Amino acid sequence: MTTFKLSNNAIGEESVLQQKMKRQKKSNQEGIHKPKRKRITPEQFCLLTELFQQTDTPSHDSREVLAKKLNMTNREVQVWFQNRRAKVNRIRLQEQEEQIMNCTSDKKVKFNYWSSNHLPSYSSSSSSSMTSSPSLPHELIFHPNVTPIDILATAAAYVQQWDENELQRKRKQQHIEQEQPKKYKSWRPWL
Amino acid sequence: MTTFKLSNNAIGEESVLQQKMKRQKKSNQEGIHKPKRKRITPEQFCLLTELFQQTDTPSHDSREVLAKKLNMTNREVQVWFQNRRAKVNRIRLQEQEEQIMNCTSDKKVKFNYWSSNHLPSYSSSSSSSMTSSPSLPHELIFHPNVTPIDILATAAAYVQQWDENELQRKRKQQHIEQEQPKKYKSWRPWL
DNA sequence: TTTTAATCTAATCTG
DNA sequence: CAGATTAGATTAAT
Repeated sequence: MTTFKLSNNAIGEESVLQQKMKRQKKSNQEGIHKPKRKRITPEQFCLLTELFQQTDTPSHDSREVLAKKLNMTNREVQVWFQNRRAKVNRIRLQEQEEQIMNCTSDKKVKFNYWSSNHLPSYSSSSSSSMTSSPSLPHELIFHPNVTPIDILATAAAYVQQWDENELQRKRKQQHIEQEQPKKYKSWRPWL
Repeated sequence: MTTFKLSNNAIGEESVLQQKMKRQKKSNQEGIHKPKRKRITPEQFCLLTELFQQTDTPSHDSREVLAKKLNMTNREVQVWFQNRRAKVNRIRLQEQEEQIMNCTSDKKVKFNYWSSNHLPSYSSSSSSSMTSSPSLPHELIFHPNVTPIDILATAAAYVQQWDENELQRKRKQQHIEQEQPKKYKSWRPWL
């Protein structure tokens, strides 16, 4: 906060210290496990989201099954669903407000996470698109029924194709320059 | 921060006010565009990461090409690469520290974002796995050369399969119960 | 549901 | 550009 320099001085150092304590606890201290705030993995997110599509309030048993599958506690799954419902409601309310705001004129196209030009406009949930064509769609007509499966499949197809193109390009280059060092190559590229 | 209640009182309110101001500016005020802190989209992340695999310090021209493709400014791409390099170095140093810490005994298996049981153990970058088999691999042998393409493709395949299974299960159920309300169905499922 | 606070990261600053 | 820092946004947990 730029407005309160005092707090920056007083608290900034404190928080830095705390961070360092956290790091050290994480790495070396005895088994006082306090790994506060676990973050869910993409896999967990994937399945949780899928279930959320079907029901925003899964039964205790449903949660139990998923929890076991994802190596989470039932409670964690429950909390995740609570937070997700809250988020959905929050965003929905916000959008309603915005719609009221610019209902008269000002029909701006809303920004959309997937609105750029690398996703297809198909809307059915499963199959297709991975096995069909090696050519990439480049125009997206946004459709609210596009599911995470579509998103993931398309992203995978795109990146895969992109990767192959790059590979071919690089093969051609390798005839010219024989070696390149390439730092970080293959070192946790997904981070 | 729990340790400095004073700062919480003094600054917390301030920041809350600021947040509200931001919200309002976003929606209704005149074109004083201050949408600070754009977040990159998954697409952008995908391509940026791909390029990062090849080189962590792309040339100005490389950045320019990618920036145009991703609808970003050259500067934004540059900053992204700077921050990514910093992150990579940060994590690398941290891991080195941890290795030093528990080098003697204590050979704990390190937690790994993708270590759960839904990813295959193949390591080549492109092709395969999407087109080959409808059966899902359930054991992951972590390999540092597994690329984002692998991750994405596998995730897509998994979720897709999972979705189809659920669909079949639901079809069977529908013979029993004819209708279910299902709130949130198809409403921004990817959020 | 609302709030708290931990985490992540876009952006800025310094050398 | 690297490294440190700031501050905006998200979200696990209460």
